[in-house]
Amino acid sequence: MTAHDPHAFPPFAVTVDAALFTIRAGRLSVLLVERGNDPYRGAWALPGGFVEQDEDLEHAALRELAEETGLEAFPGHLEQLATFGRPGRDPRMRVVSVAYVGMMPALPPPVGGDDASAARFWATDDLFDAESDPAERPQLAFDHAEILAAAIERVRSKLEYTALAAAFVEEPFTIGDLRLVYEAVWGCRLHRPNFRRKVLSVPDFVVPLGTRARSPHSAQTGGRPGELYRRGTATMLHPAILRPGLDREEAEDGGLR
Amino acid sequence: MTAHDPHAFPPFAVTVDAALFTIRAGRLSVLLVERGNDPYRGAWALPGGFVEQDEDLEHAALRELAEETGLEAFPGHLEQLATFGRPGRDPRMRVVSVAYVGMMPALPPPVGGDDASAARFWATDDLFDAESDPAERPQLAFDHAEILAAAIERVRSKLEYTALAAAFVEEPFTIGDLRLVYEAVWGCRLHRPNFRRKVLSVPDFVVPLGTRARSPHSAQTGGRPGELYRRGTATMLHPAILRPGLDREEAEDGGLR
DNA sequence: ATAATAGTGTCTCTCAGACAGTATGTG
DNA sequence: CACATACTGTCTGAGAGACACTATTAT
Repeated sequence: MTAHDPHAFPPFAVTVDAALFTIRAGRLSVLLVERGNDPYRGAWALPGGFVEQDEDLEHAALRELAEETGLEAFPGHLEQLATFGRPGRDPRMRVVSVAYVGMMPALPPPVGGDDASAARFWATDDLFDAESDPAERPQLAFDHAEILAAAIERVRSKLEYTALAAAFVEEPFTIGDLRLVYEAVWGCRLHRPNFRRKVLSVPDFVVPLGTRARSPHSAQTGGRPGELYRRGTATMLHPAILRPGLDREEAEDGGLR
Repeated sequence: MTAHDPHAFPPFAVTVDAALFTIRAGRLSVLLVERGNDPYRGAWALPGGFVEQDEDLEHAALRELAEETGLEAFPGHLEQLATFGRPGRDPRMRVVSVAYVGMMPALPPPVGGDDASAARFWATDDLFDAESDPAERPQLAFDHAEILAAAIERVRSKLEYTALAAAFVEEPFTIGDLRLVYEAVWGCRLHRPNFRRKVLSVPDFVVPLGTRARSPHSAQTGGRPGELYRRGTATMLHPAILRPGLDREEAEDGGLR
């Protein structure tokens, strides 16, 4: 911050990119849009775009999400992830992108993008796991594979110590619904009785409604219906709900280095 | 990311700001520079400046730190914190600032800035706590009070679950030195025997040298000299070293919302 | 001697993880 | 009926926090 001249600074473009997650068919899924223009025409990218002159960064991310999902009010949680600005990450010019992470419940209308480009949710394990068919696996534009990997790790670690898992389910929900969120995000099975005890031991994580579920509430194939809950006011989980396995050496920061 | 024209994007300036922490006289301290120009002439700011055209963001932060500290090789840890881009945060123009957090040991040469502006470490509690003399408390430029608050919370939470406390001490160090770091950052006293047990229970957090301290090693006023250690290879602490008190409701994210 | 710090041993409480067993729905 | 899910009770082991005690230095 030394000398100043309104045109003496290097020309940068500032964009936002948002990784919007939801749980679809029991799998952690992320919203991607297919690019219609070069570079990376035909590749898939995180929804995003330029920040406008008098617009807050978070507002820009919400605006881009609204344009792609067709939802005017974003019904979930949004937080800043990190900023990616390596020279050359966009071949056209110097672009610094502020990445956001969003989480929302799977809603019935499966996303109608208002521009011509295709937008759809992709299961994250179809994007990265080696078992999926490489021909079916989409190419990711720019450095969005790196951003997405950081976003996934952020979501995974956030479930451990915050109440954000509840942002993935619609109210009312059962403890089983919540457990399916954890299992989808972490990619592992959780011990049912212990999970229930842990969730209920956190003060005001969920509040019971006193009624029981029924109707095909969560694609249940039978069994005793669960009690219904709504989100409580707790934001931080204490005690935390820790990922099993995972001897902690592998756990990196939420993409922040 | 829709239409593209090299000059059709709004003019943004991209800067980096770095909150560089160290422990001086048992207090968490941060490097600030006094501004010589308007706006905020005479106020104190985090060291920072414009990112150059072909420069990585982290490189820009390291460059600014080198210019202010006079150290050519930064002897600590640096990580991205968050990006602050609210319109109006700089009265001159639209500036998006990528903030970094750094930690390093207190080194003998107390920082010689190479430009004329004054640079010094400030104890963080002198900046924020109400007990300090308001006349002595410096004004912080721009939104740097907000950035600094997020940075402090980041450092505090990082000590819990990473081995970064060791970035604050010079090798070799004693368990007592390490405990003083935690006490300075968290602003509380820690139970000595339990702290020792916890540190040694983490595999490869510290490795013993087999020798004992002496000489006025850590301003010790007497007492049995401690065994000496150097940093181990562990980066994540497991089990974590948790802040006492703190019923978790108050613990926010590391400034990321 | 006192004071101050380093280090050891042990007890208790909480909580994670595992298991057995019961309750209540579906086909 | 079998089967699947929801829920309860209990045991074990790891670890946090607190305390008592010993060891080694400075003054």
